[in-house]
Amino acid sequence: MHIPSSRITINDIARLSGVSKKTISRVINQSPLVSEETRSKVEAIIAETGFVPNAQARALARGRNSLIALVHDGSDRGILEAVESGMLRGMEGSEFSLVLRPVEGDPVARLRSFIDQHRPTGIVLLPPLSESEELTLLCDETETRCVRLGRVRGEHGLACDDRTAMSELVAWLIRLGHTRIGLVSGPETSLTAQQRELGYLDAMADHDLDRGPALIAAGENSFESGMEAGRLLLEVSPRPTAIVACNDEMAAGVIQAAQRSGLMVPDAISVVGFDDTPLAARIWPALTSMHIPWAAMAQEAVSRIRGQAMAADDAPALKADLVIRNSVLPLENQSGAT
Amino acid sequence: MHIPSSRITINDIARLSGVSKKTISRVINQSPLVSEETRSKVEAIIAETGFVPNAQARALARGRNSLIALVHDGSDRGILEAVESGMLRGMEGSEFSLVLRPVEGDPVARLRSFIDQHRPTGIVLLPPLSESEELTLLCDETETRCVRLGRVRGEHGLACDDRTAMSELVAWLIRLGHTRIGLVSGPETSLTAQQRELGYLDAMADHDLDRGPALIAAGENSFESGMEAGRLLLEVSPRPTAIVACNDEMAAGVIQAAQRSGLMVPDAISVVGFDDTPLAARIWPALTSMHIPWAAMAQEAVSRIRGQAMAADDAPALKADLVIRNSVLPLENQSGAT
DNA sequence: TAACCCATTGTTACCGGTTACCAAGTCGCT
DNA sequence: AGCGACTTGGTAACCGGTAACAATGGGTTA
Repeated sequence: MHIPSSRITINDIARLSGVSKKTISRVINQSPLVSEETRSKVEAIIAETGFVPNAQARALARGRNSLIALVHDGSDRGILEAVESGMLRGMEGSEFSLVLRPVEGDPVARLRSFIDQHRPTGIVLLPPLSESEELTLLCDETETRCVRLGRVRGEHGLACDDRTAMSELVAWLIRLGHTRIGLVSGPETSLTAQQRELGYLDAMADHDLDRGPALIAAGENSFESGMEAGRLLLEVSPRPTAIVACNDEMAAGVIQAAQRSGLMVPDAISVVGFDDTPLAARIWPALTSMHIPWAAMAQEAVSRIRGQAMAADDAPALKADLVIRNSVLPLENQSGAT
Repeated sequence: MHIPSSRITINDIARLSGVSKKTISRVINQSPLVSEETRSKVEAIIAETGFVPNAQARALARGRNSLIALVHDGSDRGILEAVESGMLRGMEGSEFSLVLRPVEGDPVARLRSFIDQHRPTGIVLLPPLSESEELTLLCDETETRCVRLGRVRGEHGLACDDRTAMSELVAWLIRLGHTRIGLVSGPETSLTAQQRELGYLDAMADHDLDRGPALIAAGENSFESGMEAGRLLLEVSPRPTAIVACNDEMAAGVIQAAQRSGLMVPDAISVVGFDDTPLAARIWPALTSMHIPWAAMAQEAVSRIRGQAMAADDAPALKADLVIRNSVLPLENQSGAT
């Protein structure tokens, strides 16, 4: 049994202000077809009663819910925090709410049933999901706005140039004198990770440095895989003097592996990360990392979904940026010792 | 203009299977009032067409949405990840979805309008919000199920005994020979933090140790405040040989402060955290911390909201547990050196 | 054989908004 | 005065489910 719950509805407002439902609807939807007088009268009553339109009824009538979903596959926890808070900032003061939707397993099927069930206004896809054309198609089909974060540019995409950013990061290490630079790569299935790896290769090639497979260890974007890859790279001989990881989680793993085996960072070996997640500043030594503006991108993504795309050039805030902390030393200041 | 979107509805299923809407409704709601034969026929058709009931229509009719909200004030980012994933695990395979709802500023007003707008089935409150009676009252009023995480036991509450856990943690340090033990406390407004502080005082009193104010530095649960408090504690003389922080974020801050000032952890000073968040394992040295089963509590919270409360004793998984890593050394193994 | 009961299933009125369509009032213009 | 154009507001159908209540049909009992 369902108690009428006596909450205020649009009908109550209509009755109280002596106009029709439709007019109230016009007022709350900012339609211009209402006289100034009527509008202010209705608005006063709404404020007085604390009326809030029922999102369900609205969603049912419009065929769209005031929800924006963050869809990811759980493979890169690191950037989640930044994306969440960016999206939240983008929806502040609006009618929208953020739904978290991990889709492990079969992303297409799970996303489809989610969309059918909730009819969100839009979704934000994180890599590596943002690389799937299938998911974008699904959104088109269901008329769900969709923004793909990372690597994919263009109509639905919002990304930094990972490849260039990584190559700049490595070039910076090279300028500090490093020549044997190891890489902890990301999962093969992730185009984002591939771009980063390419950026590394670009820089190494530009400077004619050894970029043989021995210097590249495969990671899976997780801390544990970073530790494992770190262990491997520390054993190659001659040992790299610097290691770059394709994300911060793995960089933290590399640091852990190094310190455990008695190699101090950065005195014995330099380590850099990528993304500049909150973790980077919290570990010791604080991690030098390439800042990717995930929060800003997420906020912009929400704006797009809300239909308030920024001016044509959305570039300014969306540039990668090197953040120098304490995990790197110029080669000459490093002791070669164990 | 709204295109009919041609999605499958309960009416289509009714037509296809030759029974009434109501019967379909009964089937998807697992009502026992349907013959086995009808049920399986309908289920076959549902599976075949990929029909998913529209959550909005449902929510409108029932007066309740299939949403569970995580409500917090953003003051303790650390436990958020664990709570999120616990809640998500609790809703896996169900019709429920997770909404993130930070309520800074005026929690009561913001939560009220959120509830009026979305009518979630339930909400999970994180400390320090879970300590507010007002919010619980609001949920009662609006018939929204509510679980308060941390510190509050009883009907709506789900918590570990923070005080005892902290006192055990400190007692453990004392057994390792430490006698000058500093505390980084949490915000004064948080009862959870207060309980932890009391636990510290209990243990110190039990062993007749100095628990003067000089050994207690106030933090705000953030990494930065932990660093600041750490700096203060490292300057008191004689210097504490161990520092316990009221959460992991602050413990990481203490470690950072110590290492920056040249005090190696744990060789020169031991540091312990509280909560055992993902951060604890990622920093160097890996942080010894009191595990608080936030994920398990969050999962149980969702179960309660879904109306499947566990057996009377929900205790087993909900015990705090010391996780020993690398940030503590017995006093005798520490060098007193700078 | 009629009366009755139980298990199933259907009828119909909502839930609280949006929207297509229509009606009425105001105004300026010829 | 007559007319259309424009503004403003009302009516009623609909979005896709749920639920109170009625109804149907077969077997069992008197």
